[in-house]
Amino acid sequence: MARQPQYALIYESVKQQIQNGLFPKGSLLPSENELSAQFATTRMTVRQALTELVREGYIERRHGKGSIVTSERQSLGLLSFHGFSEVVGQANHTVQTNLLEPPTQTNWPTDFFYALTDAERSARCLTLNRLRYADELPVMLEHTFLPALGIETLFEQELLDGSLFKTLRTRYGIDIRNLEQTVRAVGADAKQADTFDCATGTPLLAIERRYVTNRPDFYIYSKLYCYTEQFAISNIF
Amino acid sequence: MARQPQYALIYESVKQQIQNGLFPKGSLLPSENELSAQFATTRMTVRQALTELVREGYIERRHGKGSIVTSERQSLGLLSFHGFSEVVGQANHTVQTNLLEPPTQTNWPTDFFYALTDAERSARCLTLNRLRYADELPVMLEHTFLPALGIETLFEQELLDGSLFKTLRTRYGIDIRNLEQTVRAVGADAKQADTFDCATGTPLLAIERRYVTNRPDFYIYSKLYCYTEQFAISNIF
DNA sequence: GAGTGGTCTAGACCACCTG
DNA sequence: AGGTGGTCTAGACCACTCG
Repeated sequence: MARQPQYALIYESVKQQIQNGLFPKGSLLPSENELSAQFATTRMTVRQALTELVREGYIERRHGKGSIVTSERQSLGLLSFHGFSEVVGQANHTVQTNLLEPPTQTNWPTDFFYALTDAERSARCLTLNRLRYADELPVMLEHTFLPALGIETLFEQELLDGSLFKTLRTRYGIDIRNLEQTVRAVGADAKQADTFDCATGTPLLAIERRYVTNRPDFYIYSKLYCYTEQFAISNIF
Repeated sequence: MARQPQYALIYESVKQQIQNGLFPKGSLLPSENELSAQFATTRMTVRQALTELVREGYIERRHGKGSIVTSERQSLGLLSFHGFSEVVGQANHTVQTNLLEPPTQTNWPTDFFYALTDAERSARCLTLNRLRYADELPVMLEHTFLPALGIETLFEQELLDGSLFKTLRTRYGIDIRNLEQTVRAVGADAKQADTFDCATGTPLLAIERRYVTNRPDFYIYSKLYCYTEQFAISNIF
């Protein structure tokens, strides 16, 4: 289900090669013409993939020169992050995600952060509460909400590779197309302070997201709290 | 200087029409074929402009249907924002920017947040300290740093429309291509608390940015502090 | 001068949505 | 069935960089 377009394959392929160190930071990618030949396609298609890599901060393009690898960022969910120690260097961090509780089907919170459509409101709400770690330190609390519309069986099997988005794409053909988000700074409440092992009132990054998918009127909602004392969030996407 | 490519003109034109209410929220944009005809160009060029509008959160595209206007966002520098009251509605806010002090030429701060190249470090540093208001409330403190490389006369005249980026484009042909940023939550220090009229330690959004320009090795740096009690930041770009 | 990315053209076929 | 956006082709000319 959900055949991937060619530019997405090129994007994934080049991204992998960057992350695996085949194209280290500072090096040049093959030229657009070379990539077109390699993937047996045209420059426009290759450019679609490269444009996405620029947007995500992996490469920088130089007119007349080439595409320069600028970072081998790591991803934390759909966020990338880095430690403060490595403003220059590129340490490798371990990333881990734990489920705080089994995924459940509940009703929508009454004071939900986004205005829902009637269809969404009348459906049940699948929720996923996860805690993400960087270098064994808890850094991100993620509450995800999905309307139980056409994905009722989502939690009957394990998530593929622990990834919600990969599961949605593979099993239901749902692709993430875009996201809208709102960002604020808030003080940690007692429970969050306990989770991150910090004082109550410690500043946290609070992000509310709505993911737009290829399925009309099907959105995914997420509320994130990030503890940014040790790790900052990069290029929010 | 710095002729604008056609897709940028289309982007600006459509954006203006959205912001002026010609295409209200929820309405459909003219189809890609119509826009191609209007601007006497091809669909690919129109799509380049529309893709940017999607990325900035103005429109959403629906396969087989059209491009739907999703918001008429307002901009706060290069950020957009909205108040909490209007999760649904689209109030219009007044936006204003004040210079905190005359622009100056100084040395780079010793503990600068980004690793500078030798060329940058050896140049003087142009700084701009601004405070932005939404509905008369101070919401964003912005410290901008530019290497005095080829733009030594930048501050000898007033900024065009008070906009740094517009001035750079018009007078020096410098265009912003991309940006890298790091986001954290911090507690307000005494001076910031005074600026925003809040308690010391109030959570603030702290953003460090590096703008990539069309001029090789010429970057612009910015450090932002956002008071998000009343206004949140949307779709950070 | 050769190669690169930036922009643009004029088509094509497809999947999707609506009447 | 006709229109829409999604993807892709096979070129083109330009401005830029580098040797």
